[in-house]
Amino acid sequence: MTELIEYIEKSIFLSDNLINDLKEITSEKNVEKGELILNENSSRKIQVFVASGCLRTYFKKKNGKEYTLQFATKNWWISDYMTLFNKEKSLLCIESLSHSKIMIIEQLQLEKLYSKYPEFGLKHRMNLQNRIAALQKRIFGLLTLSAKEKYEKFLTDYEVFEKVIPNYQIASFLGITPESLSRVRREIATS
Amino acid sequence: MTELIEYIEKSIFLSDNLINDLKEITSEKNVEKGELILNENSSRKIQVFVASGCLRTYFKKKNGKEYTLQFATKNWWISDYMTLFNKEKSLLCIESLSHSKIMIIEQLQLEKLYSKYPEFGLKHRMNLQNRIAALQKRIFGLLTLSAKEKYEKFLTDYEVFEKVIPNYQIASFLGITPESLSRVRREIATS
DNA sequence: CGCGACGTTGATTTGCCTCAACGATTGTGG
DNA sequence: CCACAATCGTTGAGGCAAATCAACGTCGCG
Repeated sequence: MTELIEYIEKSIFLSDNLINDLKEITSEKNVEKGELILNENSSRKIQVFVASGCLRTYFKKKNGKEYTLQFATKNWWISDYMTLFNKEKSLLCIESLSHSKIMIIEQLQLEKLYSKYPEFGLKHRMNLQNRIAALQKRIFGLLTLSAKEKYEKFLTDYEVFEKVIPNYQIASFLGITPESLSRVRREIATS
Repeated sequence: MTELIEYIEKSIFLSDNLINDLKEITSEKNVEKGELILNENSSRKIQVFVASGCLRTYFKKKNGKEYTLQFATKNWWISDYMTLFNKEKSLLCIESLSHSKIMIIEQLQLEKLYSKYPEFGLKHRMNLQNRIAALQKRIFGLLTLSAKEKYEKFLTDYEVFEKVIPNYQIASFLGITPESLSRVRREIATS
C-alpha cells in the first residue's frame, strides 16, 4: 500500500481523507510467477498497480497464439484498457512474470475517487495522456520499424525488464516470431 | 461553434458560463482540401475538433515516406498526442482531406477549463479512455492481421471515410504499400 | 532421472516490398 | 478548350525479410 501512496505523492498532495479512501478500495496482493490476475472473459473491471515485480497483459487467439499488449514493472499501471471503460467482458489476461507485489483497484471505485477529489482526477488524466502518447509511439514503431529495429528500440525503452521476460513474450510484443527474434539477437551479438 | 457545443451536450450539461468560456478559447475555421492545420516542428499545442469534413495526422520520415496515425471526421478530436502533453515540438502534421469546418483550441486553455468545470474534465477523461481503448485495438490489429485482414477491418471500422481518403493514405495507415493495397482490393473485388 | 518449456539453428516458403511501367483522372496555363 | 504535367491507382517481375516447419541442445523442475 505504501508504494502506491508514495508513487502518487510524487505528483500531488494526498490528504488524510484521500489516503483513507484509497486504502479502503485497494486490495494488496502478492502473486507468484505465472499467476493469472485477470482471465479473459471476466466481467471484473480492475486496474493493477505494480509495487514490485513484473506483469504483462496478453491476448489469446483461437489458434492458441499469444500476443502481448503491455509489460509493466514497478510503479506502472496495467489493465485491459480495451474493456475497462465499457460493459464488455475482458479480452486480455493479466499475468505475473515473477514474484510480484500488486495493488488491485476496482475501476468503479476509482471513478468515485476521481470525482470526490478533483486533484486526484487530474493526476489520473495525466496518466491517461501519457499512456496515449506511449501507445501512439508504439503504433508508430510497429508501422515503421524492421524486426531488428523494433528489438533494439525495445532494449532501450524497456532496459529494466530484459532479465525477467522470456524472449518468446518479447517477440509476441514486437509482432515477430520467436525464431526471428533469436536470429536478430544473434545478429546483434556478433557485430 | 454550435457543432462542438451540441456534441458536448450529448454527454454533459453545459452551463452558460462554461459555454461562454468555451467560446472564448475556441477558434472556428474553414479549411480547404490539402491545407495544413499543424506542421511538424511546431510548438503550438492544439486540439482540433472536426465539425464537418475529414482530417488526418501523419508523420514524415526523412526519406519522404508518410505514415498516417489517425483519420478524423465529424465529431472527432484530432491532435498530435505524442507531443500534446509535453514541451517537445510537434512530430505530426495535421492535414485536411476535404473542405472541412474545424474548431481549434489551445491545450493550455482546455486544461484550465477542465479544472474550472469538473464535469467537463470528466467528459474529457471519458474521451481519453475511449481513445486508449481505440489505440489498443489498433495495436492489436497491427500485431495480428494480414494486409487483407487489416484492410477489411478498416472498411468496417471506417465505413464513412472511404470516399474522401486516397488509397495511398489508407495504405500508410495500415502499414502496407499502396501496391499491396491495390492487390488486396482487386482480390476482394474478384471474389 | 525424464519431462516439458524455451531458445536456437537450418531449410524452405511466402507475403509483402521494391522497382518500373502504364492508364486514368485532375487541374493548370497557354 | 486543349495540351501538358502531376497525381493516383493498377499491374507485372523480381527480390527480400520474416514466417513456417522441423530438429536439436539446454535448463529447470516434479
